[in-house]
Amino acid sequence: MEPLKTMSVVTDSPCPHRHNVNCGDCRMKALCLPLALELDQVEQLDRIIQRGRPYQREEHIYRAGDAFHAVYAVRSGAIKTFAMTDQGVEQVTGFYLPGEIFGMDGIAHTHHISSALALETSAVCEIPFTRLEDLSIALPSLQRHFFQLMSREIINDQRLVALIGKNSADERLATLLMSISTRNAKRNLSELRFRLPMSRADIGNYLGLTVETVSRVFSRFQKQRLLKVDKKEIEILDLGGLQELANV
Amino acid sequence: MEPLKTMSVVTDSPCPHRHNVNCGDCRMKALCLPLALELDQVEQLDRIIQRGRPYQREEHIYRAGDAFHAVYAVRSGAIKTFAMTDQGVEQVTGFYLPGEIFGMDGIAHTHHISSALALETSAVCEIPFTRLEDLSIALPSLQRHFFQLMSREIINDQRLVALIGKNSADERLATLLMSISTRNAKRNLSELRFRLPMSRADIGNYLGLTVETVSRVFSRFQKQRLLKVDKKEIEILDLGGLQELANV
DNA sequence: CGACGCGTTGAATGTTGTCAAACCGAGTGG
DNA sequence: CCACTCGGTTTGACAACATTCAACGCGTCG
Repeated sequence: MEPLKTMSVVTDSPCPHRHNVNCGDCRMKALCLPLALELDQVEQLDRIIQRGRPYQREEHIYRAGDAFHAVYAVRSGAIKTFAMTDQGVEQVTGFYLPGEIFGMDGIAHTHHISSALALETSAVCEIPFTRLEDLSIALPSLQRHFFQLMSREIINDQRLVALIGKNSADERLATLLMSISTRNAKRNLSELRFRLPMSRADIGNYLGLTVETVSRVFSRFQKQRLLKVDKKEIEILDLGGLQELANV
Repeated sequence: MEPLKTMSVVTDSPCPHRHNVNCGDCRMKALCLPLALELDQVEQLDRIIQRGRPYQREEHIYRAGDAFHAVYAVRSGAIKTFAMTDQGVEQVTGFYLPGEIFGMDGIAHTHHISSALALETSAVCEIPFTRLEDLSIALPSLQRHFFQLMSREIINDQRLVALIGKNSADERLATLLMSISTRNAKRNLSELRFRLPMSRADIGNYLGLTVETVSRVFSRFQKQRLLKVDKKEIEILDLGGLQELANV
């Protein structure tokens, strides 16, 4: 009876984007901010978090120039963040999957210097930053965890610099695919079959390549039987081969 | 008499690398961690900071694999941070000048994943991280300031990604030179004449270019009368021209 | 149906990397 | 004092990978 009840709770979950989920129930709690917290502390965190209706594809979470007042956690869907260089060229700075935090680059200023938009229908938790700061003083483990999250963001960016600065187009794309694959695995999704939420242009922009090159590399990977590609649907046929190309 | 005394205090400063300087007297206090703090708070910060003898050229401040226990502030000299990719290739992740904080990528883990070494004789303030965390709880403005510092590091890395991913060798080097120039200006040093503390190889590594390309671009800039280059001594002849090439 | 966005493919071009050689200054030792 | 080496830098010739420009295919939506 008990297991049945649990089952039903899991299976009749009506929609992955529903907004009446608190941190304690969220399927991403093991990856996200609550990770470092005790049960009662999660409740305190939960009280400051704001959850609105889901964002539709192409909808902005924030835009460069908006006043900064929160960081965000992805609950479902996928988010891309990007900045404009002074010459008006877009630079994609990241892709964020459920359980991941974005918007930390806004902390340094009073206004956002980059933008964030939903690549598909996405639910997002808004974490008002001044309240997070206050709570971090009450909960040292939250402070520590947030320092670590920001540090991890720095490490990720540095790895991206190395990837773009030192690796070929093949290696760059293989690394991105491996990244998405392993991040999917952590979310109990298939690491071998998934749908890319972003366009070829976004991928190229992120990796410092042109759309044409991205397209060619996908074709090459297919010829080499590393992948099966159908538009945005990806099937990894040779995980080892891809891993060998990627910078782990 | 009063001005004379002040003069003498400034001029007989025996050595820029001396280690018996507290934050309140440090010439970098307006750029560094104390920036956000009141006078008595600076004293509290000062008490947790450790200052050893200066590091010599090529000496490591920490190595990848060392236990992480502190972040660092440059007091004098210049520091380069770098990581090894799994293939054993060095990746330079940053150059740090007086008043700047480095080592924040270590916060995410118990051990450093990158290394830091002195490019020239350098004095460094060591800030034990657990004590900084404790103090951040007592001094909310310190917590805020440190969050902002980390955010700024993220922004810098993202800008580097954009630079390497989207710009030519000329633009990359021009941007680095402009960065050093403006950072020098903030330290009341000449923005038009300075000595690069790092080798051509370091520059190339950092910018995702080969040594040969870096060298060629320096030559090209000289032919175009943008720079006068004598080994590591740089004189900017056409600041506007350089700025135009750089991504501001 | 035609227009449009997105992705793919081809051919030509070019910037940067690779390989090789030479230079230069500093330091060393005969 | 000079010859020597050594690391860092510069320069040249060539090749390669990615970009650019162009065309085309495909699906969607008006």
